[in-house]
Amino acid sequence: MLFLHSISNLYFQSLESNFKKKYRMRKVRVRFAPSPTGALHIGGVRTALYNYLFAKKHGGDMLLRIEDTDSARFVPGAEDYIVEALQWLGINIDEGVGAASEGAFAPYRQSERKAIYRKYVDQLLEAGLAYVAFDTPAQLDAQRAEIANFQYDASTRGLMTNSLTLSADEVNQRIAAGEQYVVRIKIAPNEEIKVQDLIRGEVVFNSSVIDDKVLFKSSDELPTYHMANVVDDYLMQISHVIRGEEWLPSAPLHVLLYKYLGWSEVMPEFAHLPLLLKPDGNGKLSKRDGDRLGFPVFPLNWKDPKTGETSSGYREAGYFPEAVVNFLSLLGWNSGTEQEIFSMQELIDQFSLDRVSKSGAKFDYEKGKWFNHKYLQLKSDDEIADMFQRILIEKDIVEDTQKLVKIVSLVKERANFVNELWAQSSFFFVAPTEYDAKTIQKRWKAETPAQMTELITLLDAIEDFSPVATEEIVKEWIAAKEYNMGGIMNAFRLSIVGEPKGPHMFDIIALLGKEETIARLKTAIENIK
RNA sequence: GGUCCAUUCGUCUAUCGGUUAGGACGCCAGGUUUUCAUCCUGGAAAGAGGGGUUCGACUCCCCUAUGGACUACCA
Repeated sequence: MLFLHSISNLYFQSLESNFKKKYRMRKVRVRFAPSPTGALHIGGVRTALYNYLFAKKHGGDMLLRIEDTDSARFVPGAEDYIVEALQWLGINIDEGVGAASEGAFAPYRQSERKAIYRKYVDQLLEAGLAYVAFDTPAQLDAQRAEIANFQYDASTRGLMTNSLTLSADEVNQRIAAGEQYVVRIKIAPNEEIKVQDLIRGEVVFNSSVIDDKVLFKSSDELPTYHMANVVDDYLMQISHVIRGEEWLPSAPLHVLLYKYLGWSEVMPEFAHLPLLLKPDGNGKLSKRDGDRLGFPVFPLNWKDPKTGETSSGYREAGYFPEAVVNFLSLLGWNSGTEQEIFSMQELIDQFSLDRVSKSGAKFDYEKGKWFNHKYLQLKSDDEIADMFQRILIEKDIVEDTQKLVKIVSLVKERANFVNELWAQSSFFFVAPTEYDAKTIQKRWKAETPAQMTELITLLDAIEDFSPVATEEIVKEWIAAKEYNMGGIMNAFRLSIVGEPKGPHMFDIIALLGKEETIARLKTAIENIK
């Protein structure tokens, strides 16, 4: 506790110059605000992770808010998917959708906050900082076609159909008649807008390059993202907005909105995260890249309710959530040490926005596999045996738990995933039905059957079938007969396993037992050649 | 096209003016092993280009190049 306290003090001190005294003690409150338009992309997962790490590092709150202001793009099931994915990854929500108790600022779905926004839209309208526009999509398209680089702004709004060009009466009439309209922000041209970014420093924009963005649409009585986002962040007392770099171009609009709404003093701090890029070439990582290169880009499997299309997820691909978190945490952030393996708590302790890199990170799937391998080795044999058990049940294989734990201990280091364990250990459960042709050619000589027959007699006489005992006896026999060690052992392995792979031979036969070992040797002698 | 952001090994990155430019993944070689894998050891591998500033630039500034994001009544 004391430790945490001193950390957060340190953090606040570093920003002291940017804060007024009262402002300095503001509690850290961050939000992850996805739109429920489908499965949560892995880049979004990383954004959620960084928000979470930052919040927990500073003893703050992590909120989940659903930005469903686009009724047309709503996809059923997406919200549940997001909640389930975060839960699986261990990204705990303190407040909002999916939290144990929703929280003081409910509701947390923007569609349910409809009534709230209108007030602020009106405030802007009354202050002359926004206006009503009636231009239809077709008219806008026509303008875009006619005027190169058309932008709805100070230079063009006088040409359009809006409350700036129409009389107040006519505007009221049109609205009363049920004509659809939007409310646009009225941006004053040629002003400098400075965005302070915690990762990139100060970024300056000229207001002339920002268009009069739609803030509100009468069609569904809902604000657009920009408006809803700013209003909600304000009302929910968000202290830091940590989001993807794709939002950087609209950050000045948000800064302006805080200003127009009179909230500059409590505007959150911004941090725009670098993008997750596709592994080959450039560009944002997309679902298509996953399909094309054969790796998941979603945390969980997802079936699109509209298209019926399914996408694979990390969970179902056999990843441990800890491995995914660890892997993702290092795509755009590093601790400054040479540590690679981090528990969630270690990430929380060490995370810092000023160690987030500025440039995009290409998604390296191979490294992801390595992380899972590491975590697999870190798990206890009992735990893995339990997971492996489920795979065996599907194959109708029943195995003694003690024996299974032993098998796991022998093969787990050779696997990246629990689901690879079967390929590494199937011979423990099922006798080989065929034998690797290359190995036969190389290791199964004319004299081999006779030697294997001798081996059967030898093993049959052994009382103690432990690895130590069998190894000693078999090696003595090989030495006494002056057989070639490699020749015997490889033929032995071929007979028992069917392939030139697997752990120590004597460990294998100890688990198989004398009877099964001898049976397999007999089968091999009969069938090979 | 416009605006903004970015640029160190193939990839993720360290370096916050002075280092033999470090680590990890992957790759290659060697070792361990009765096999395969693991593991261990070693190796190849980087400051986009050009100007400045400075005693000294990967590091600071400018230009160029390249890449990316954004540019909807989507988020």
